[in-house]
Amino acid sequence: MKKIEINSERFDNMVENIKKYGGCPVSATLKIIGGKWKPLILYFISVDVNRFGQLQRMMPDCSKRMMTTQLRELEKDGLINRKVFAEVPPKVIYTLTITGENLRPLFGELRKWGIENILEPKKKS
Amino acid sequence: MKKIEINSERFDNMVENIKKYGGCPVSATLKIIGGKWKPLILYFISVDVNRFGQLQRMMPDCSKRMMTTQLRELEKDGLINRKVFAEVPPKVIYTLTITGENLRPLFGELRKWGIENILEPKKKS
DNA sequence: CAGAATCCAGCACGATACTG
DNA sequence: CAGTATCGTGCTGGATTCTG
Repeated sequence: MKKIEINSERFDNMVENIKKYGGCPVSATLKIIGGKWKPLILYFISVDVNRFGQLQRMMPDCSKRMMTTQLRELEKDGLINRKVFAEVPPKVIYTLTITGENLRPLFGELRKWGIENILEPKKKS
Repeated sequence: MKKIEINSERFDNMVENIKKYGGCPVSATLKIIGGKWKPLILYFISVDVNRFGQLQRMMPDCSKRMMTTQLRELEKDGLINRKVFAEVPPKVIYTLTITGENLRPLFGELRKWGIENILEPKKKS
């Protein structure tokens, strides 16, 4: 019987990610984008509302603390970039990564289903 | 100046749902399908694993309590039907509603993004 | 301006035992 | 078979204060 040869860091990466997210790509995705303010944050960044203060003004119900933690998680998960300018007063710009940009069709489907099935459910007539 | 006339239960319904889910259809959708076991449950029901015990065997890490609460929430949100047969021993069958079936393309996108961006992220080479 | 630190409440979720 | 009932805990997220 032949041994199976597996050889790639990519495989290690997969194993790591599968363990981390329970093996289901759907659950994994939901976990990453499912934070309370993440969809809104991603949306605003995608339309160039890209500074901390601006984001706060768009989402007054999101505290600074929450804004910070959600931004850090999005950064850690590779959905956004954080660029710090060494100025006084400090200036930070957030942008979507490629991975973040890749979310667009997914968000389109999320939005579509939400509108058609929750916000404006058709009467069964 | 003319008063705007708004008249429809549909509008009331929308207002209700918008308040309930914060007005963002994306967040609303994520809230509904984002339960810890809901994607798996919906998936298994969609492939006709439609009884409580069967679902439990497919997801041994999901306790009875969690299975019950998640199923009840899915039912309340109109994604699944629960049909009870008056027999001994009791028999219950779960099926997707139309609204639940409508999730298919969305789940397709969730799965696709998860695989391409988390489980098997491309090296930048 | 863009956070960090600390404290705290609520609830999601888990473990276990019991039931029509 | 398909659940309840009860108890317990850890994490998510809120309020407030402080800082380079």
